[in-house]
Amino acid sequence: MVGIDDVARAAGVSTATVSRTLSGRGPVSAGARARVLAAADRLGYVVSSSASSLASGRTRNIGVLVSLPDRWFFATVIGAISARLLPHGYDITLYHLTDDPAQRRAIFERSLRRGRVDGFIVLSAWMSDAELDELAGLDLPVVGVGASPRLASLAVDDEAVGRTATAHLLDLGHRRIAHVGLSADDPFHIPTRRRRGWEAALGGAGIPASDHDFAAADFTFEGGRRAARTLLAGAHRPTAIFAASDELAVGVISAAREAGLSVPGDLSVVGVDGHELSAFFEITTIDQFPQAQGERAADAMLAALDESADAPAPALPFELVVRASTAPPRA
Amino acid sequence: MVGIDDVARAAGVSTATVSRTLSGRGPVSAGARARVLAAADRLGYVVSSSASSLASGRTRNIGVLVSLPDRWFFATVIGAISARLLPHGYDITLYHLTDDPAQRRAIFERSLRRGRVDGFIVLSAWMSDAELDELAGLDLPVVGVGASPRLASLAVDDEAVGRTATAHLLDLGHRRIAHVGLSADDPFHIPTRRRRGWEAALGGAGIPASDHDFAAADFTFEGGRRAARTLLAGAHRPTAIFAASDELAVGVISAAREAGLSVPGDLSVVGVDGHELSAFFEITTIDQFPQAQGERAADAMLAALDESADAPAPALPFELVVRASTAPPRA
DNA sequence: TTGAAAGCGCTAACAG
DNA sequence: CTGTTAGCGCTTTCAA
Repeated sequence: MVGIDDVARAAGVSTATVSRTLSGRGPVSAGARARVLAAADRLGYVVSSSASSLASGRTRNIGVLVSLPDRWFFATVIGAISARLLPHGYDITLYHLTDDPAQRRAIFERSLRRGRVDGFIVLSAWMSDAELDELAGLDLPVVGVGASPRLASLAVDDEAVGRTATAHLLDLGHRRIAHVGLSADDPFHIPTRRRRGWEAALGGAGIPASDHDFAAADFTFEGGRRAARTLLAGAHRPTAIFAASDELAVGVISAAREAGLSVPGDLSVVGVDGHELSAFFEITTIDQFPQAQGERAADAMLAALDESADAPAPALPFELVVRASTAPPRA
Repeated sequence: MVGIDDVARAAGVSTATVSRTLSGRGPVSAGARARVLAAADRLGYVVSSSASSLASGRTRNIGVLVSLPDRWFFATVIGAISARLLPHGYDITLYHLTDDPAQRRAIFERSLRRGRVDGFIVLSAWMSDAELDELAGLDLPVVGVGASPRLASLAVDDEAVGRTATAHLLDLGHRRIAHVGLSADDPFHIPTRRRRGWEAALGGAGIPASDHDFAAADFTFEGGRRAARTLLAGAHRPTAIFAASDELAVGVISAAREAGLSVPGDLSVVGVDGHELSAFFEITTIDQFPQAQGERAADAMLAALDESADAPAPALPFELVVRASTAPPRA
């Protein structure tokens, strides 16, 4: 293992100068710098992360907290974070917050406290107050993605997302517009906010509350299908459904087909996310650019660590993408 | 920050005894042990990972190399690895191997050499010989998932997968069975192996090679759709298609619908993976249990690190799951 | 079974 | 701008 003194010897300088050169902190003359770089390169020297961390207090590693690492949206965000951080010399370590209380405690009380990272990125993971306290107690920068009451977060305005989707349906002439999403009372909960947007848009259009059909579903294909079955079996069938995610929208469309309804002929459907499946199935959606979200989260973290990246605006962009699953209702 | 000497003082022992107790290495009397544990717990002491790593040479961190972290299959495997390693006190750090040569070099020449991990799990990521050399030069345990010529790997017998899928179709009475998959000549390439299995099964059934229809596709929904369009437009239409993944199978079915063909009436389709969509769309598939693959990879790593986990068998299980996308051909 | 003490490999004052 | 040196917080001989 080639160490810093090997490089120092080869370059004819002290280890301090090698350290200064390689870390970019502190003054080094051009000549010394060149010799150090050459020697390091020739010897294939790479700083030992543990030695460097111990001495400097910096790890060059970012923790990512996520509860659903295998959902397309989060997997995409994680991939983007990692690709963005790498050129800055940061690695990412993944903390998978499962539902198991013992595992969660192990993470919050041990893993996170080992000092392995310089900061945390939290991906729409729900955390208890105690867990949030634990996180805050670490005294490290935290960047959230997805609204959270207690975390400085980058977030899409999910109420606006709900309003936009619903407005699109209203503009097409629909009046009976149902919603499929998660039900929760937490006003910071993303699905709740999308639902509020839907309600607000309907209210703004003067549509009576009795017409507001909502069906709860978890964020899976099957959940969307089940919720839509209920909605479509009702006496008072909606002509359009706003689904809180693209996975749900796929489920909704499947239920419509089962019921012998054509999309968009008999039923219009809008999803949210910009999932690859929404393009594949030609589903109208609100794209929220997960890739860009990951990149911005990374930038926000770099800014917090003072790595000279500009802090991105906290509001994340979204965009209605009209495709073949929405059309005016049948006369 | 509470350190090891705070605990030592509180427990009335030396730091050496605290270290021995907490790491489980070396003899400690029951009494001392109890007092140390109590003190550590009361003070909320957690070992500093960099200090511990520097002194011991062990990081309790595993690197995961993956090129497609956002594909469902790999995202699922990663989630399972992380959940399995956590109870053993291991974190995972993700190395995202993109196509960008500069990024790859940064990973292999710097990131991986910083000594941040005790071993690597490689998820079906293609690596050049130079990169494999680099990895081997690190002299750390490496566990591969998915066949690779130069890595000790856990792997499904993908030729058997191809044979099983094709045999299912043959058993139903199909004779014109096409295949959609990646094309490559690398015999260790997973898609190539599945294709070989398909060819072998057809050959075994005495079906002339001229009837072997193959269409190349990347592993996406859209890729499956495009490949199937070609196959279905041909003069000599297949009555069944074996797709090398469930994503591809979804694309194939979509193309069949476009062409006015019913599935399985006019066309039978088999996929591979056990993707949640295959259940949702009732697609016959070869499930290869990605969750279990992640767990086994983790176990293999723990065994290599001598953490008393039993090394799993290198052959991974798979299982034909017959659903509604396959049926005998029309008479 | 225990404690003293010498590092692990690097960084950051500090003095020059 | 550069070198000397004292740690960073643990682990691990070694001797007792």
